Amino acid sequence: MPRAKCPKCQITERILKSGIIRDKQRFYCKDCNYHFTLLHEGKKQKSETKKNNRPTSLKDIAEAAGISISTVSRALNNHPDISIETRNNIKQLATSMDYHPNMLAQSLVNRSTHSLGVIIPNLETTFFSSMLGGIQHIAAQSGYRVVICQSDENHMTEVANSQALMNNMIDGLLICHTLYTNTFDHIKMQMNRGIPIVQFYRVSESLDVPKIFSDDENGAFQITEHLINKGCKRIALLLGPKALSINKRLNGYLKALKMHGIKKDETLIKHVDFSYNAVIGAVDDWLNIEPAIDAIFSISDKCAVQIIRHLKTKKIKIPQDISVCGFGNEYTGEIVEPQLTTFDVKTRQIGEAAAKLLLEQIIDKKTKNESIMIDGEIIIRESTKN
Amino acid sequence: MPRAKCPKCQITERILKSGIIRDKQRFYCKDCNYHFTLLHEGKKQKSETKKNNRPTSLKDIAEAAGISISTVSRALNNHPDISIETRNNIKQLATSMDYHPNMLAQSLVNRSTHSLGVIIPNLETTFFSSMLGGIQHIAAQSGYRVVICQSDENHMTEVANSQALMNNMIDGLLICHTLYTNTFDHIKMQMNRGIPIVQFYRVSESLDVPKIFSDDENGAFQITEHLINKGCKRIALLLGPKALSINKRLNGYLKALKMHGIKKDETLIKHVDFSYNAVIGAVDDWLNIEPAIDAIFSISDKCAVQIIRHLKTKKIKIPQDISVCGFGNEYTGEIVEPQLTTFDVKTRQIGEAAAKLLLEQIIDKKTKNESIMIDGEIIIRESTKN
DNA sequence: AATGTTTGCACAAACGTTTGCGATAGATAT
DNA sequence: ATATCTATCGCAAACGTTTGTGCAAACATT
Repeated sequence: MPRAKCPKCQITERILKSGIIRDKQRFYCKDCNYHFTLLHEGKKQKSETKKNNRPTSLKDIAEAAGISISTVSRALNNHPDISIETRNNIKQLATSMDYHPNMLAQSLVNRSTHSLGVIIPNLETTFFSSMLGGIQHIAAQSGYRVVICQSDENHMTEVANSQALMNNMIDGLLICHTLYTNTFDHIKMQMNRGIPIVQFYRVSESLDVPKIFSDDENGAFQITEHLINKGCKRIALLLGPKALSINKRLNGYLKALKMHGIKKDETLIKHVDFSYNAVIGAVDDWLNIEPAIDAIFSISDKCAVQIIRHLKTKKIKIPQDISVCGFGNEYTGEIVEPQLTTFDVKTRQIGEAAAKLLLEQIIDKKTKNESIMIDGEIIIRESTKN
Repeated sequence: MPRAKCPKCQITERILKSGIIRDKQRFYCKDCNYHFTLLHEGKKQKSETKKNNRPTSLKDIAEAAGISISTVSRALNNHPDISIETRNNIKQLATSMDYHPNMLAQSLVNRSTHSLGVIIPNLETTFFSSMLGGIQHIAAQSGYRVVICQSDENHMTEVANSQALMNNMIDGLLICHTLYTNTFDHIKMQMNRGIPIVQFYRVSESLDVPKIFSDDENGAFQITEHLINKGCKRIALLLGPKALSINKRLNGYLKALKMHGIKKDETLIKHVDFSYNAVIGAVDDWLNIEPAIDAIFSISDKCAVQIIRHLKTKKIKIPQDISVCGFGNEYTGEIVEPQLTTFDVKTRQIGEAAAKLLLEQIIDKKTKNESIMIDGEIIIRESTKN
C-alpha cells in the first residue's frame, strides 16, 4: 500500500504503484494522471580509485603538502602573497613530484596560447621555408611557438586549416595564400573573432588586414628594364596561374616595355601551372616563334633553372642567344650555369616583418592596419647579356 | 559589551573587543590569547555584467534556446539521445550565432589535442624540410595538425622546445636531434609522461624510443666503394662535428677502405662545422697533401656543391683530377656542373615513416618499440669518374 | 491495474588552471 | 584596552567542454 504524496496535487490517496525504475519505486497519481518517483535521498559514492597515472596536477601537490591549490599555484608563480619559505618548499615538492603545468588549462583561463599559426602553401621549397625561418626567429624571440600548416597550394586545405587554427589554437594567424585562392570568405568569417591576422607575400586587397609584401611590380619592372638595357627586344614572360598578385608582375613587365617603346606581344606572355611539362612546353612554343625571342623572364627561379637546363640541351647559348631571368633568388640560381639573374624578394625579411607585425597586434591589442612593402633587389648574374 | 564566544575555550567571559576588520567586529579571548571574528553569514553578489564580447559558447546557445548545455553539446555531436528535431534547431542556431567549439576546452577534457609536435634542426634547407613535408602529409591524412619547432642546431633550444611541447600541447613528439646533442636527459625526463616519442634521422641508441633512420653506414660504404671501383685510392672524407650518427658514416668509409685493402690515412679525415670557410679550408689543406688526393667524399651535399665550385675556380677538373661525392641528394646536386654523385637518403620517406610510426602509437596506445631503417640509394652522376 | 521500455532531455562533476575576495593571526599603533 | 596594518593563505568562481546518471513522460506489455 503506497503512502507516497503526489508532487502535483499533494494528496496521498489514489496513488498506485507503477513499477520499479532504476531501482526505485515508481508511483502513479490517478487524479493527476501523473507518474513520479520519490525524490532522491542522496547517495554519492565518489570512487577514490582515480588518480591512476595522470601527470601530477596542482591538486596533487596541494594534497601532498596539505595546503590549498591556490597557494600552490601562487607559490609556483612567485606571487608575493606567499611566504618565501612555503614557496621554496612547494617548488621543491613540485619538482620532486615531476610537476609540469598543463598549458591547455592555462590557455583556457588566460585566453591565450602563446602560439602563432602559419598557413603556407609549401614547405619543401626554400622560397617559402626561408619565410618560415624568419617567422620562427621572431616568434621565438618573444617566446611564441609556431604552428605550421601546409596548404599544398590547395584552396580547400587552406580553408580547413584556417578554420582549425582559429578555434582557439593560436593567438594570431599568418597566412600566405594558395595560388588558386581567389575567394576570401573563409578569412572574412574569422576576422571578427578578435584574433589578429596578417597576410604575407601573397596578399589580397580584398581583405582588410595588414599585409607584408614585396614590390613585385617594381621587381618585374627592374628585371624587364635590365633585359631591355642589355638589348633584348623580344622578351617572353612566363607567369604562374592567373591570380591576383601575379598580375602585379605582369604590370611591371608591361610598364617597362611601354616606357622603352616596345610593343606588347600577346604570344610572348604565357600562364602555366608550375609543372615541368607546362614550363618546357611553353618554352618550346616560344622557340618556334618568328621573330625569335631573345629573352625569357620566368616568374619563378625554379622554372628559370629548368629553362636554362632545357635550353642547354638544345645547344642554345645563354645569354648570347637567349637571356634568362628568374624571380625570387633561390639558392639554385647561384649554382646553375650560367648563374641566374634574378630578383631577390628578401623572403626571410618578409617572414620576419610579418611575424613582427602580428606580434605587435597581439601584444598591444591594437588592430593597426599598416601594410609594409619589403624592398627587393635585382641580382645580376651571368644568364643575361652584359 | 561583547557577548561573543571564543572558538577555542567556548566561554563568553573575558572576551574583549579588538577593532573592526573588514567591516566586522573582531574579538580577543584573554584566556586563550586568541584573536577571532564571528564566522561569515554569507553574502554573494554575482555581477551579471559579463558576456562582453567573447566568442559564443555552448552556454550562450543553451541560454538562447532555453535548454541545457549538455543537450546543446550532444546535439552538435549528433548524439542519438537528442531528437532529430531539436538537433536540427540547435545546429541552425549554432551556425546563426557563429559558434565554433573551443578546442582548448575539448582537449582539456578529452586529454588529446590532435596535434603532433616536431622538433627539427633547420627549416630552411630542403633536406630537413622535405622530411617535414612527409610528416605533414601523413599527419594530415589522419586529421592531425603539426606543431613545428626549429632547434637551429642549438641544444638548449631543443631542450626548451621539447619541454614546452610536452606540456599537453601535443599527442606525440617527433624529434630530429641537433648536431651537438649528446645528452638526452631532456627526453628521458619526458618519457614517463605517457606521450609517445619517435626519433627520426638523427637518432641515438641511448634512448629507448622507436626510431626511423637511414642506413648511413651502408650509404657511406656504397659511396666509398663506388669511388674505389672507379680507381680512386686517396679518398678524403669531410665529416661534420663529432657526433653519434656521423660516426656511422665514418664506419662505412673505413669498412670500404679495409675491404679493398686501402690503408686508412688520418690526414684524409676531417671534422668541420658546416660553415663555408671551414669547408673550403679543409679542402685547401688536402690539396697540398702528398701523395695527392683523387676524391673528396663530403658528408653533406651542400658542402659538396661548395667544394665543386671551389675546385672549379682552381681549374681542377672534376672528376678527372678529383672525384666529388655528396650525401643526401639535395636538389642542388642535380643543378651543379658536373652533376653530383650522392646518396639519396629518402628524406621524405623518413618523415612519412616517422609520422606513421608515431600515429600508430598514439592511436593504438601501444608503445611498440620497433625501429625502422629506410633504405637509401646511390645516385651516380657526373662528379665521379666513369 | 500493474509493470517495463524507450525517448529526450537536464544536472552536475570532471579536466587543470588562475584570480578576486575573504579571512586570520601576529605585530604595531593609538 | 582598543584599533589598524600586514603577511599569508584558503574558498570558490570562472574558462568551455564532455559525459555519467537521473528522471519524466509516453508507449508497450502483461
